Amino acid sequence: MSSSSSSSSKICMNALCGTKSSQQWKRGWPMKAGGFATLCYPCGTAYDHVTYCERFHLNEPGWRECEFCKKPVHCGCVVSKYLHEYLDLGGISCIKCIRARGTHVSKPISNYTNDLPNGFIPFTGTWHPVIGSRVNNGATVDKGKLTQSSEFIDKPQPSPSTPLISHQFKQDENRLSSSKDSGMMFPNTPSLFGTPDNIRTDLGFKPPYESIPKPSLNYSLSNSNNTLPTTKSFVSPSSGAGVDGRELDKVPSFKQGQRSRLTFTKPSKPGLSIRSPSNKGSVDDRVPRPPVEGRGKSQLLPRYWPKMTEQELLQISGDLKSDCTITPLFEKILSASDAGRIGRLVLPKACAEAYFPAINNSEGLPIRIQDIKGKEWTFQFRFWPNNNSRMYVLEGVTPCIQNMQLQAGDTVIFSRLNPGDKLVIGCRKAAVSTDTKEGETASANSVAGGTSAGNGNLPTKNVEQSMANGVANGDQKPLIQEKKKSRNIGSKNKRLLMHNEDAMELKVTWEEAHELLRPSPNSNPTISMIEDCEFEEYDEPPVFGKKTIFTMNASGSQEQWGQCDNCSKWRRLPSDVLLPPKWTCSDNVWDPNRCTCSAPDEISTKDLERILKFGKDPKKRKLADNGKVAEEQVVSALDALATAAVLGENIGELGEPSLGPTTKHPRHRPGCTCIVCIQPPSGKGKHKPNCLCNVCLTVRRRFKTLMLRKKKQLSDREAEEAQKSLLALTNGVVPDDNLGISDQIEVEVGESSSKGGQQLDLNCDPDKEDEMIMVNATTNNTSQVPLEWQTVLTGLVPCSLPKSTSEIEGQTSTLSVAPADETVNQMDNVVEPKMDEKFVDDGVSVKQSGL
DNA sequence: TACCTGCATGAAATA
DNA sequence: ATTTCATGCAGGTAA
Repeated sequence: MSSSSSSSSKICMNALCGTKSSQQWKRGWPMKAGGFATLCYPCGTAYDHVTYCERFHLNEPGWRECEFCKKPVHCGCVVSKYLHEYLDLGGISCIKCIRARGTHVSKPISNYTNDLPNGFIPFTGTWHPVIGSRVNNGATVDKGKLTQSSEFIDKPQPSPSTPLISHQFKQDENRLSSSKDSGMMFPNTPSLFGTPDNIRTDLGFKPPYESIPKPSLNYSLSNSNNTLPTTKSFVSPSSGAGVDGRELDKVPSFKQGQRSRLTFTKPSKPGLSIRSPSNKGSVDDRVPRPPVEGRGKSQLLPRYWPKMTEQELLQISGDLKSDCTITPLFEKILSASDAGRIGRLVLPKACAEAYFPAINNSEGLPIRIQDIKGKEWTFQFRFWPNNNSRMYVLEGVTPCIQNMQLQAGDTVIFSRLNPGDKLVIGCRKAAVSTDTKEGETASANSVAGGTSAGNGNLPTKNVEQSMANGVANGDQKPLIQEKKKSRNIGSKNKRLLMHNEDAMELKVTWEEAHELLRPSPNSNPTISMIEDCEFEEYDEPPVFGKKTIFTMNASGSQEQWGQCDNCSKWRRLPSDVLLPPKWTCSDNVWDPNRCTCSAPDEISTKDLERILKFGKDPKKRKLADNGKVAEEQVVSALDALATAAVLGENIGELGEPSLGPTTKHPRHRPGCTCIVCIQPPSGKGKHKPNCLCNVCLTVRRRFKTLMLRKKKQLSDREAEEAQKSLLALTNGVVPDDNLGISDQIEVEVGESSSKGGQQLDLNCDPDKEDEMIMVNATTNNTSQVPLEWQTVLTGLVPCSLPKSTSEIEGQTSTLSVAPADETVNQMDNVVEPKMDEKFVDDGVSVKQSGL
């Protein structure tokens, strides 16, 4: 339980108290909305000591009788939630009886642990606040030490707020602060490196830090007298004092100010941890346990809390001397760096400052750490200055890591062994599982240069070692959860290595990716105009869909074709459906006759080839010869476009399956009502090819004029004129007839040259998508056009297929053909293209005048 | 050339 | 916004 200084803004959440002032605030029960109830010191202490209900709910309903000990147990409040169990056969049992009888509660342990607040430690053994003392479960040991009592919670306890406690508490606080100032090591915990034994006493009074119930658990390795399945003695985080009501007055409350605020002092639930032997070391056991209090101010993050199962502790106890206590301090999943040959293990700062000796110079100190086989290793504990902070490392860990056969992803566990205050390093192998997350671990392991031996696949030797070091089978679930939380393995995927072939797999071109992108089906685009280009903005990110092909049938309506992943047959689909990435004939709910792979093809091979020809991989198109072929394709596409516009021919009728407009701009789908799609057609799409509306007639007329002029110019232009044009273009001025006398084209390449009208670099690679040309007419209307388009329009040799504006800018632009500076409606009044026209194809706009 | 050392960087986590 | 920490990397040193 955490506490803080008195604050006027707080109010005790005990309804019967409600005080707004307290010398110290304590944390109470977990609340549904998160966080914990705030209690004043007396109420909080009562809560800590499990006397809350006796003190405040005595006259309230909800008291029942334990089926076993017949003692009254409160059942009707949030405080008592964890202090009783409902029995399978009815009735309730206090946790003491459950524990004493070894009765497994009806509710699965895992469920209970899930119910518990994060980090809440199920009590599994003897409450024992004294580190380093041997405690047998159920037995009372040294005077002044808290042990499990048979009268546990049988009797309501008086308030623990005695002067002695307060005094001692003060003492402790003062000592702590002074220790901190002096750089004293481990002021509130027995030092790992030689806590003077002379300050210990077996009498009732102990040095403050020893009298304080440690927030973590102690694992008494004595097990001879245990009557319960577990052999460990855990000291609950701060709740030890409260569990044994008899000793409450003698034990000061836990040093609140130094507690990690993430540790919990709520009395744990002894019954929860009582489990059958079969449950030992199960997944449910691996509950993060807040470690003992370190000296540092830093809060220990839960990911560093030791997550040792009793089984693991049993194993450790088997390897170590039986008459000792091991206290898990923290653990860390090894990163690739940690497990690498460099031999440096980065220590979490909070852990290093809490459990390792204070160091003032970066050279640090040599530290001896014993592995669980008793072998002693010497590491250099040091730090590096880092961002006005420190980065703590253990150097020279490679031999130890190798000895334990650890790899990235495995976990090292630092514990304290008493007596002797020795540091112990244990380990836990990473589990091998099959879910996605494990790929990360696997990757991490391969980054580390080895294979990870999971629990399930460990060779016998490894299994033995793992078990000896605290590995329990079946802990995949916690490990996975841990990995989700942890960031040292897998989370830094930016640095994950990738095999070359994997990288090649991911080498998807922009075009390929773009063709697969679909707008989120639930989002409507917002259209905005930027530089005469219309952009669709979606609130939701695009989704990937299966690549399909659009054609136009004889009636001029669009059709969509999708290929089955199983039989590779093409199936006709409604034009407005979006296929998932994986799609088979069985998913063809639109055509009952072709909803199985055995159904014949609907389309002939010849037609299929045509479809594939038009819908072929844009990468292949791009990789194709960008010389003549590209030129021919460009001209052909232009001609086809003009032809379609002028003649209103139905391409489908001519046997040439048309690529619907959506093949160029997949974000526009048939039926789309965005401002782009409702604009006049570009010859294919929105309006039928034989549409006779004014808009379509105007467009056809314009294209007819355009193409006729263009053909005429191309044929009339002499080769030397072309050369002249080329030269002029090189100088940045193009005396192009198409542009009129006063028109000039400023050719700019690249972003950096946008200001100065820099000359066109004719060596620029047209395939470089980041190179673009700004065609600037004197009208100050600026459009962007790729180099190859520019060359086409100026009569130069086209370099390659036209690129879409999206290709250039990564944006989508309009598909439509519309006069610049005119709305759709205004188009109807346009008779001749005397003004600037916006010639659009594939999202590329070129403003020209005098055509 | 390989390895070591110490610091810098920046993504991710946390406050 | 700040802190943590995994890892890159430059410079130094040893082989």
